Amino acid sequence: MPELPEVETVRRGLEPCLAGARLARVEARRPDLRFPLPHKFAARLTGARIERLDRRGKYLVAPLSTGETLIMHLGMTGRFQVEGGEVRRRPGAFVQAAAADARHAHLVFETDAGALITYFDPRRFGFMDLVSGDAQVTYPTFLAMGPEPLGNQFHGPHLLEAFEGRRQAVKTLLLDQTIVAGLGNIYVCEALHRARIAPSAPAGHIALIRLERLASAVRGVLDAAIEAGGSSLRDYADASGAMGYFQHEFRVYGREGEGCPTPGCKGRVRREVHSGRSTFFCATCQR
DNA sequence: CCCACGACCTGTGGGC
DNA sequence: TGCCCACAGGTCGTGG
Repeated sequence: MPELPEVETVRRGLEPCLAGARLARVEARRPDLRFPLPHKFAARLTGARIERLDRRGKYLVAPLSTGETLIMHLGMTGRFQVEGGEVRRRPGAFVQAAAADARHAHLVFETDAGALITYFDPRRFGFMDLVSGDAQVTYPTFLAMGPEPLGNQFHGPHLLEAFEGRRQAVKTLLLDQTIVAGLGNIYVCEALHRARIAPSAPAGHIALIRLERLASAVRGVLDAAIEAGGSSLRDYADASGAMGYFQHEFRVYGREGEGCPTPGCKGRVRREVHSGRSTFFCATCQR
């Protein structure tokens, strides 16, 4: 799924055609994604103006002129395709993603400017919600969520406090959205490698100086990934169909057996499966 | 509290 | 070429 950099890339791709636009037509082509769509979903959206397109962790958040807020999560395979309207594409940056399968075109949004935004999600792990008021300060999921990793509330001391007394593997806790928002399997592996911390290290035993390094590594890898337009794995593409290219800059993810990229390190990238999820790391330089 | 695992759902890639 | 299995970015719930 899209982790934070991919969701941010999608947000930036959708913002020009959604923010400030009025939804002239909304079509739900099935009653549910991961969960049932909100009651009268299409009717409540039709005619509303989208005031902004924000992001919180891996969620897209769209406050509406009706006083409600549209909340969207892309799950593992959710993506938007934009056609028509005032879609801007950077010259040379456009690579057509694999043709989207119409069977998985679950939602269609049409703006008053004529942009057609289609939500595809083959696995349907994505979901949408529509709630009253300012979700950023009322939606329970957001209230429980940890700080934005690119914001100024995320730093070594935050991790020290969040990890205090906890013996779970640091990798597990970094995936916990209530500790820090937006990280997923890929960027956790990449950040731990950059910080030279073993994924299995008991979180509560890591010294502050190493947690400072970890926080910096998280910011560094997310910044670089956003700069690259996110990562394109399998069928993921940004809102205009352009492919991100950060996957070519992964240092460990998907690189089992390759030499460790840390300068001077003679180790090899290993892959281990814990709780059904792959962890990629170098046992030589990550301690 | 911790942890492993299964469930949700579909597609794809690799091995044979 | 065809088949089958392992595996995939996330989250949630259960049971030990």
